[in-house]
Amino acid sequence: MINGNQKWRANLGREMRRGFLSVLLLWILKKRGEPMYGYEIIQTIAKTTQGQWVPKAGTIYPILRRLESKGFVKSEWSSKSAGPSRRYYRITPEGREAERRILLEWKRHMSGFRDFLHDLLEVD
Amino acid sequence: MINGNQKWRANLGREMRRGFLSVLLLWILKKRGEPMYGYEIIQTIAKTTQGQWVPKAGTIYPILRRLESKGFVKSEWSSKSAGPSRRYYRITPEGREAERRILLEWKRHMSGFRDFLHDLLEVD
DNA sequence: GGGTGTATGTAGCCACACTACATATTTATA
DNA sequence: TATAAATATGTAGTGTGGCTACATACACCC
Repeated sequence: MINGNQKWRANLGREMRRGFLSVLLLWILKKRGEPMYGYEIIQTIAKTTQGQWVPKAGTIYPILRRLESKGFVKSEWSSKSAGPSRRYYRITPEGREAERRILLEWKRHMSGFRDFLHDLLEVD
Repeated sequence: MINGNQKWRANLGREMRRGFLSVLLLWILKKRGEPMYGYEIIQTIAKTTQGQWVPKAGTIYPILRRLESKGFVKSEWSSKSAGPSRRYYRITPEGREAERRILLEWKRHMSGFRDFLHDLLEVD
């Protein structure tokens, strides 16, 4: 039972990141303003959360592919720099529009649960 | 393609609510302080969001069952009131603890993305 | 040659929000 | 007294996406 709870907790944490992560990637690309490659995004999240959250490669790359298949990002190979070649992703106008709409929808749905959202924001 | 985007957008909205909804139910039960039944929870969410979000029965009841199977809520039938009998759910100490830990984990993972979270909070 | 860091990728699993439908009871209305 | 509407709960099946586990390849250092 204790084991079960821990398993569920871990899963719930995962579930809470679902959807959020895709939108967060769009948001990160939008904010950065210039193309980023997958590994760079992983490092960015790791650094931003001070190592609290280090997404796995197997999590990030599929998301980027999905975003691209929807036309929300576009990628380009680049081997200018040293090391393995990188695939740079940049957000498209459709991606910006999608991100905006998704956040709006989420806000609409969550409007009224300000206390709950505050619990999610407040520093411990 | 346009159709595809709209479909995806709808799904992403759904995905963003994933996990959140389960935790939100725990939060609602915690805040209310007394047992609530499924239909009441649906109405509460509808009212709180001013009709912007009216969860379907098929969404809420399975969640409550899952929460109960994990020991986070406990239910009791009651036919005291008029109308069809109701199943009242109340949060357990394990449920409170789980909710607390999940929110903490989420905050840890999201720490550093304050700007993003602010975008999620700000009034339009 | 072996180890580490950089960089990308895929097959398969699992959980959960949602659709679509079914059922039963009570109350209001014609 | 039918019958429609509101109340109340439920379940089978679908789609999706985060994640695990693994594989590949290049550059550099020892």
